[in-house]
Amino acid sequence: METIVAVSADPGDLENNCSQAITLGSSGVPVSVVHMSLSNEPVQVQAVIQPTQASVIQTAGSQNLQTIQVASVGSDGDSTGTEDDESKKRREILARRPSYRKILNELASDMPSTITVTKIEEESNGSQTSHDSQDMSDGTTNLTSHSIQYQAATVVPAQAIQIAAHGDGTGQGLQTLTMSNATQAPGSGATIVQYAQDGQFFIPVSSISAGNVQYQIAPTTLPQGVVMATAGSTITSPQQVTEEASRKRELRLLKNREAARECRRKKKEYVKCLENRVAVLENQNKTLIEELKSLKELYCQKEAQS
DNA sequence: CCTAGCCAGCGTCATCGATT
DNA sequence: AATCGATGACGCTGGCTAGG
Repeated sequence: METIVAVSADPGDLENNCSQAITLGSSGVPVSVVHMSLSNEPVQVQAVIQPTQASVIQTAGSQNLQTIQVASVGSDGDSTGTEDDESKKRREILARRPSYRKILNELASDMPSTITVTKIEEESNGSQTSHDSQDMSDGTTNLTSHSIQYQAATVVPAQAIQIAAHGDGTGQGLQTLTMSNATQAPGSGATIVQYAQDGQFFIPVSSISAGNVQYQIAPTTLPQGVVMATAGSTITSPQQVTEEASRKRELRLLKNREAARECRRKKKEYVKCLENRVAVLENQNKTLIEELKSLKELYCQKEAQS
């Protein structure tokens, strides 16, 4: 019997590679993929691929898959790498499902080789851009504005954030924050970055061009006619009340926008995870059927002999 | 080349559940 | 009770593709 053992530091990666390998073959030699990371207990996933396709795993592997070793090889395998009432009624009818995080956690406890959820520390360097900093060195994105990061082999589209200081000699220069999404076509609406910090808010600059939206932070001075309500300040005039409400709404919309984006990303990840699991279980099922078949044959033979 | 259909992604609203 | 994050639903938009 040929057994392929895969060891990965990234369970998500292993899951992907496992399913990739599984989909390569329909029947043949059982392959065991053992996940050794995070928990001490290895997770065994049975799959079936053609012996001749074992080498394909090499090409299916990604950078995170550290080693693939072939053990107990029967053949010569050798591999490396891899609104209204109506609306109300409708909403009532639709039962809310648990969040994807919950489902993922359930899956993780049920089947540890699925995606893991890890907490990351919030950056606290106090710099102006700390909440929006992203690591784009390896194609992955650290969304530090959220306290939870899903570590998986998914690649988040690269985004670029630029902050430029315009000095005016007085030390009170405006800061311009620009965020452009490299994956979006010009004119399709770039991601708008607004971030309220210490009572500051962003004043949109009227230069929207080529998919870039610019906002200016007014740290100390404001243009004429612009009223900025900071935390702790007393609001007296109706105009100020309106401004404050508008500011709050903008902030809420911004947060919800980002939350929706994150939610969709998680949903996609979740679906991917389920698809992988289906592939694994289908192949497991296939293996068991084959095993049952051979055992039946063996039994019949012995029956005939006796 | 034009158009209709499909799909993916996005922003917004409404709502729920957890937290303060 | 107020607030906040998560998420389903809805509508809109742009890209892609097959058919005329």
